[in-house]
Amino acid sequence: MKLPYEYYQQQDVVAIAKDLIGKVLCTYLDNQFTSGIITETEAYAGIQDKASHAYGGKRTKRNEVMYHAGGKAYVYLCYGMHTLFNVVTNTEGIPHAVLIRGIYPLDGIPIILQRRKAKQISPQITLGPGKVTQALGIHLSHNGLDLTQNILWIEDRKIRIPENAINIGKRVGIDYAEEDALLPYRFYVDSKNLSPNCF
DNA sequence: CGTACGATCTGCT
DNA sequence: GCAGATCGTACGA
Repeated sequence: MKLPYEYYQQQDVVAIAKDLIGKVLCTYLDNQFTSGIITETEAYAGIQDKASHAYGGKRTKRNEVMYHAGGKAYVYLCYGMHTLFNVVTNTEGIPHAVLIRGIYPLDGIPIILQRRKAKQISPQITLGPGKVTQALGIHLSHNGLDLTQNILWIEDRKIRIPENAINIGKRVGIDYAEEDALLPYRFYVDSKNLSPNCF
């Protein structure tokens, strides 16, 4: 049910990014359980990927956890105000990661609404990497957290996403990455497939 | 020590 | 559709 280390430590980060679509991201924080179906991911392929924080082997206090063995959370701040959540993959020393860009709310919807300061549920409310972390209560302090424990984890609930519902595209907001900005490393379920009774 | 800058979201037009 | 918000991090002095 809960994804094990072996899952995260697979070699092909792009394959993991695609496979994570339809898995369930869960948090148990402040005595509250919330979860959502992952609907959008992006792969960041280590030192040769110009869009990656680890490009060229860059290793700092911030991105240190990317170099750890797969199965941990890499949480960092973007644009000074948005917390972004990544899953660290591959083995120790290889800084691969998958950015979770969107989920579909599943458990603890009242809490998600409260955290997002929203009145009504809609797919939009957790679509966007900054919104995902806000909805699930993920904080910068959760950086480096072990994804096989009971605070922050991903489950396989055998939700089947039809192959033709998964779109592939180039990653968002990384124009500076030159030719790597064109890589088809983004996977997302089209919004027209996100109706409440789709899953 | 000072500064520039982002893997973005929101609200207003 | 676009500007503004807002701050940890990296890097140069």
